[in-house]
Amino acid sequence: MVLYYNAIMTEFKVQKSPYFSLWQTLDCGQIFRFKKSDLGIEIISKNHRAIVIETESEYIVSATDEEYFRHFFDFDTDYEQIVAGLGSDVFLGDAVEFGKGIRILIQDPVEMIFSFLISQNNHIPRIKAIIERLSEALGENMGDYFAFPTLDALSGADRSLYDSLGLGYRSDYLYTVSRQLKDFDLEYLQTLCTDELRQHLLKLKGVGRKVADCILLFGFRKTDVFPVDTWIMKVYQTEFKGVKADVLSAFLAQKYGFLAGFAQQYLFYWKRTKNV
DNA sequence: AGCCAGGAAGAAT
DNA sequence: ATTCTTCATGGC
Repeated sequence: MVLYYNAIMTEFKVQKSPYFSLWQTLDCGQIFRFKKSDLGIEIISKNHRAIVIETESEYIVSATDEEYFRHFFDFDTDYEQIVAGLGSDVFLGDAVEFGKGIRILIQDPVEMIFSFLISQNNHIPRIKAIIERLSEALGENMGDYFAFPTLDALSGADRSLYDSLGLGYRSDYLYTVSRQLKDFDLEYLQTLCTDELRQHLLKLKGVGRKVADCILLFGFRKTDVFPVDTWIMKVYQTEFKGVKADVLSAFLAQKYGFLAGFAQQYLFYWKRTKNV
């Protein structure tokens, strides 16, 4: 018999502010492993889990790894300054004000690569379900939850495992990338600039401009990218009629510089929430 | 029944 | 180098 123990959780509190809304942060498309439960809001990242309880004035965070989640929530970045920097933009205006509680989380590169491979041409609820199945199949059993699989576990699984997850044609992408990544030096990749790193990511099967930019932004903290997906295309379809997604992405990244990733999140959240 | 989804690969031009 | 077609799955 195998005995599991529940990981020890330490607790810390975070004051609410106009520049940190947990729900906006979770619901703007950058993370898939979160859910409401009777315990609170459960968030799983890599092999860690946090349970957040919201009160009137603060968030109470119970985490398996306090340092990990303090970093994860990006408390060192001044979002008031980011909001101020983008709020004067005529086009973004309302979206920034609407979503100014959004933060861009610090997440794991490998988890982002596989998560956004799964995301392509897929529905968000299905993406979340598939990631859970992948974690249950290959991730470490942490007692109350399953860690996201390590690269070793991912590259050790055979094709039939991936075929059993309901990935459709993406099964080959995940299987192939799990092998390709064994030749990637993540430490080295961390040192590259955005354009150089994107060139490496584009070698991965199933990774095109949009998925690469999501990996760059959410996994490598490259905020000078502007992922253009179907929602962003809808936003700009009148202003840039006929312009292709990759061209629009390059233009918007150039326009907003290191605020591009934030601008994209405000717009995505605004469009997907209000759908105007 | 047909359309669509946080797109990208491979073929055709 | 650019456009067109196809891709597996499941919810609606």
